[in-house]
Amino acid sequence: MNTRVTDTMRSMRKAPRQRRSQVMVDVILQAAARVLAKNGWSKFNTNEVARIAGVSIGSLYQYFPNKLALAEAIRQQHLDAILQVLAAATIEEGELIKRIERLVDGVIAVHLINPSLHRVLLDEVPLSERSAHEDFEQRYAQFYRQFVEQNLQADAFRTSIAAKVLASAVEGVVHDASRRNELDSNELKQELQKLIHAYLESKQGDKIATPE
Amino acid sequence: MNTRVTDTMRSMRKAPRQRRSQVMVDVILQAAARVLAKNGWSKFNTNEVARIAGVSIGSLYQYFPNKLALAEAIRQQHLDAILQVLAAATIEEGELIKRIERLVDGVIAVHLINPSLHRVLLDEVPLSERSAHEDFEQRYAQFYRQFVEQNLQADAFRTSIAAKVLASAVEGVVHDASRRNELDSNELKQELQKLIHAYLESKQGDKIATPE
Amino acid sequence: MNTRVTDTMRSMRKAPRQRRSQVMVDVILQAAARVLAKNGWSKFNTNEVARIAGVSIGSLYQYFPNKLALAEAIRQQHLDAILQVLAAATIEEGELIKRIERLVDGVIAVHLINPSLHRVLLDEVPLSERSAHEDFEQRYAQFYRQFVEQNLQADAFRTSIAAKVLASAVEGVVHDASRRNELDSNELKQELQKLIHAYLESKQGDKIATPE
Amino acid sequence: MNTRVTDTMRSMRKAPRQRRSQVMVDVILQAAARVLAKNGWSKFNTNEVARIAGVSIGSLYQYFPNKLALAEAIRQQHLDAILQVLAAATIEEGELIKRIERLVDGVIAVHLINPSLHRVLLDEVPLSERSAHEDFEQRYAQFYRQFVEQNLQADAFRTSIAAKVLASAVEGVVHDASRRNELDSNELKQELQKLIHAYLESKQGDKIATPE
DNA sequence: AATGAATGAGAGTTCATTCAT
DNA sequence: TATGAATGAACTCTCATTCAT
Repeated sequence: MNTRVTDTMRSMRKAPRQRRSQVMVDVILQAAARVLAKNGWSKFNTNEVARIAGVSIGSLYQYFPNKLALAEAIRQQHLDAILQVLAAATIEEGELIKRIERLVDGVIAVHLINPSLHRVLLDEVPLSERSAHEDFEQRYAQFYRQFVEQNLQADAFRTSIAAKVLASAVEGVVHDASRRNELDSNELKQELQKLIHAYLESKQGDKIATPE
Repeated sequence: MNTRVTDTMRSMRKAPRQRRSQVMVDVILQAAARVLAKNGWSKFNTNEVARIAGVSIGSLYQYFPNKLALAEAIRQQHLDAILQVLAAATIEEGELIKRIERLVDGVIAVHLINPSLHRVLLDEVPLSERSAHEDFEQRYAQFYRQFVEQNLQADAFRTSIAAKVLASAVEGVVHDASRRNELDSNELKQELQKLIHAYLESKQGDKIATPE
Repeated sequence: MNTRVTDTMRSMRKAPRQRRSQVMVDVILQAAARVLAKNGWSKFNTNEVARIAGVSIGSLYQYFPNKLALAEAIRQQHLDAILQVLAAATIEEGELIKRIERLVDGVIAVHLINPSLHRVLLDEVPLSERSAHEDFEQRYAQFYRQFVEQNLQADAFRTSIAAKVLASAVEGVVHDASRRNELDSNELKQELQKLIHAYLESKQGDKIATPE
Repeated sequence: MNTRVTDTMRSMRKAPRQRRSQVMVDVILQAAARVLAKNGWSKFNTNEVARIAGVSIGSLYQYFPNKLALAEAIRQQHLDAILQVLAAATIEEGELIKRIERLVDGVIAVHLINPSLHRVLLDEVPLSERSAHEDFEQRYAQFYRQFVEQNLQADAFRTSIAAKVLASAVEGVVHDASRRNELDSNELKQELQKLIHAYLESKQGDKIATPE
């Protein structure tokens, strides 16, 4: 999509004008993603990327000013893919229980995109200044805030905290499951849904009397 | 404690016999922890460690056969510190609500030990073969399993899943809060307690009729 | 010759495509041979080689994966040069006395190629697996066997032993003379010829009655 | 013997006065010889020597000013051992054929003393200034000169050249056989004897008319 | 005298980046 | 524009030697 292309370009040296160039950039990014997922950030090396992409190292540097910019572009692509999946999961109708199912499915789907790359990008690759990451964080937080708002009437502050807690709890569960290769476990999915449900239900009670 | 000293030595080249040597090892490990927390694994370099420790590079290699062994020793120290905090938090009396408070306090305390080091050690430093890490993972899991068992009568399988979900949810919330430097937020703490409480209460209902 | 180029490449990282690269490889090998002859294997160091070659250390490693590969390439060059000299000396006509002269001249010529390098290569540089050295040894042995066969009718076993004895005796004399810088002594040359001649003549007698 | 002790001391820092010290020096030298034979000169390292000798590195440096001195002392010991074997082989009675047998046996015995150490000492270990090696060379040459003189009446010059040729030829054959682990081959021994015999016999003819 | 912890120069090797072609 | 040879700073690790104890 238009936005995404723009985002990817943020870290790039110059815009690839011609179709041929666009193809080259794609090839490089694919190779880079593979290498990054395989080696981790500390063994991520531009010469290998160029070799695997079947492109000269010079060409790589024609489009990416340095190693970090390359990783940033990959991150951008990955975050875009995530947002797209989330957008698909944002459907507002139905009962709470249905919506939760939807949420969990969406988040799990997100973590199935490219798990090893995901881990590396989130944990290892340093964030450069004015990274587009904050932008993503906001949208991601927005996704959860919106979900909480739909199911809970509370003041903005409490909502935002609840959204954060919910978001990070879900992330934690899914991350760990992904690490253990248990993302496809049905039992785990059910428990996660129960966790969310119980939390939101309990908060419904808060509205009457907020015990602190 | 005795065990801890032994654990740290697992990755070392030789045991520091004299007091002077023990001091040196400590100095090196402190410096290494600082560098690791500051630079991350990919820029963790032995010369800088030696320089900051005010020690020759040769001395460093006298005690640690290689870079990774150094990181392993730090990890060991850190994990030991965590287990100690957890042990202190494992008190079995009182109401559920009190126990939860205790749990949350404990986990938060753990993540206040050295947050940036924590992140690097857990996510970046590669695990060497037969790392003591598995050992730690087991104890940590045990901690949560024990907690769930105390508050919930269920079959072993469900218990173990619930323990995992709970553990990773709590970890997720605390980790994220740590990243955002919000570990001292009282509201967040309360919400986390509510999350746990709601989950366990909801599971109490499961015992009568397990709807799946 | 074509073969030689190929042989030199056996230990190399990649084939030098462009003329510029070929020149660089040559420069590196020349420098390396000088350093090796000067320092011996134990003080043969890649940084000095690069410096003397007037080339960056990186370039050196672009063509040779490690220090040993560099030495192997030099060895290969040297052995090739030896085989070429030997080939020129392998002329089958003439009387025994003439052939012996030819042989001695050839072997001496071989040892004049680069005596100090010769010593280092033969004695100090470790042989890597599947070294081309065995190949050379065989050809060299073949050279002597062929010489013995031409001048002596005996069974294959005796011939092979005689060839070995002859080869190592000649090598010994020439080596020592080389060490003492006496390779140009005419008297020595004559004595060596006498030694060979006497040995072969005596063996002619063996054919009638082999006294053991 | 007295001389030998003195020789070993040439490279040493100070004379070991007490018996205890003498033992220590011996232990160190034994360990050093083992390490040198095992590793070769380029991986000969003083710390390993001290460890294997069960002696502190400091003590080692108390008696040997540096690594090379250590090797020199070993060389000295080895050369002394060689001279002793040669002395035993120097028996002047009997026929030529008997004397040759004696010579060959002696030289082979010499090369059975410690073949790998022999190779390393002769080829790899650099000679320090004013090494005792020249001394040994002279005695060794003397051994052969004496042998030639006994069996051949010729002028001193010819004798010395013949001695050199003979010495290096025999050395060459034995060395090579040692390398191939064929020092115990009877056939080889016979051929070597034939070689020597033929050479000396042919030279007997020279006395009447030296054709050049 | 003996110890062995400590030193640090220096070796091999990698890889981000440049620039002549 | 594309190439890839060339660069060299930087990194890990070794080992001869010293010196406080």
